[in-house]
Amino acid sequence: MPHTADRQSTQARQAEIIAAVLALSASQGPGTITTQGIASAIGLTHGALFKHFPTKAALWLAVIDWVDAQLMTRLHAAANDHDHPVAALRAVFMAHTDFVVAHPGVPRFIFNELQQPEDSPLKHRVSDMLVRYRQLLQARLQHAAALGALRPRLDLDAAATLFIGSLQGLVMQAMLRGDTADMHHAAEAVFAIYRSAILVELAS
Amino acid sequence: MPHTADRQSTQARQAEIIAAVLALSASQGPGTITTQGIASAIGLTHGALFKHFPTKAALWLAVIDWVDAQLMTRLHAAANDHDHPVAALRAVFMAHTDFVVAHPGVPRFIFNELQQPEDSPLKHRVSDMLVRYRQLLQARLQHAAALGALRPRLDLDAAATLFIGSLQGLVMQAMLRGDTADMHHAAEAVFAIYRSAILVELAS
DNA sequence: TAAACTGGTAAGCAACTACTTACTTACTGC
DNA sequence: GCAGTAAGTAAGTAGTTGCTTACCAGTTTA
Repeated sequence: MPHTADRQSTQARQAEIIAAVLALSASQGPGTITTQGIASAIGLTHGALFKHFPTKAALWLAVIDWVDAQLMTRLHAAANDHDHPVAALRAVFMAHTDFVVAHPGVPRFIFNELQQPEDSPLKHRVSDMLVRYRQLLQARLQHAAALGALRPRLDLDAAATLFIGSLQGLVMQAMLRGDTADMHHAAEAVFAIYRSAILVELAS
Repeated sequence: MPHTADRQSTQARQAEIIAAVLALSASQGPGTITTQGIASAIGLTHGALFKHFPTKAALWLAVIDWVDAQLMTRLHAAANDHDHPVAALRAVFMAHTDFVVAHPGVPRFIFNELQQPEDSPLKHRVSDMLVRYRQLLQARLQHAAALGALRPRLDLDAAATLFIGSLQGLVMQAMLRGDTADMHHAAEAVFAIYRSAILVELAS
């Protein structure tokens, strides 16, 4: 009796497959994930995968699209939750951190694509997402500058780079230690420093 | 007539091979580098590689050792060039930037190893290097704090994370754009912000 | 001068990977 | 209730990868 997995709609399977890829990214590194590995992680035959994605590249693209939609939605929601732009930046910082804690495979997957020097469609997608991320930040930074909340001659471009870079530093530290447990706490400490880097000096 | 490559000492070949790996890292991503690719990049037979390194893993380890020795030497030299700890931090920041500009394959290679979630000896080596990097930074930060140059309740641990993270952010941006041309300039802008994040506020 | 060593070649091997093919089984609409 | 389709299996295939083996030619050394 050849035990067949319970039939599922392509839509449901695609979601399941994407989730499996991100789970595997967290536990074994995205570069070494094989279609075989994905299939057996879900309890499916290797061949069955290709009923739902034509190629591995198409699957990889779907993963990026999922991350893009999920992350950007949360970041925008966090930003729009606050009227004051600096409060919005803090909310974005923490929302990003919490997303990484919830999905530890995501940064590994994204870094992996960014590393590819060839101008693959995958890398272009990721790069596109980062452009929109910067736009989100720039809008709040410009708003804050208009309010007079920022240092007079602050380089807003460099400030955006530092924002994203400090998140990367936190993520890398978490990857090194192997757990994301304390990340929320560390993120608050790092953002506090970032905040004092961009804010206009207050009379104490 | 089977054209044989000119004989070279193992030591010379090892250096050549390591350089080739880093060059390939810059142009094609470390995860996709094959022993075949390395061999033909030097103009050597595939089999000849294994006269100089027993396994690919041993070669990878040698690359990390090379990076470790080169980078840490430069960073310490830069730091020891300045008496004032904040000047030393700036010198380290720029020395690191210049090293990445000179060897664009290095950050790709290092990131690739950090991504591996398994506790491989490779990852352990990299993680060890980063511990020593943090020690270098912490020493200067503590010195600066003792001089009263830093903000009163600055979290030195978070400050070190932000230092390394901002470098990573710069590197990532350069990787996205595909060239490291403007990196030195961007690094100066980012460090200026970092500096104002940690320095005690001056009466203007 | 012969023996040992060293760095090179060329060919092959076992394992693995993405993907295909031929076939089976369950669900759905008419 | 049955035809068509969608989701599954099992086996294969072609290409690649890390590494080995057998052999060869200079150089060093005893």
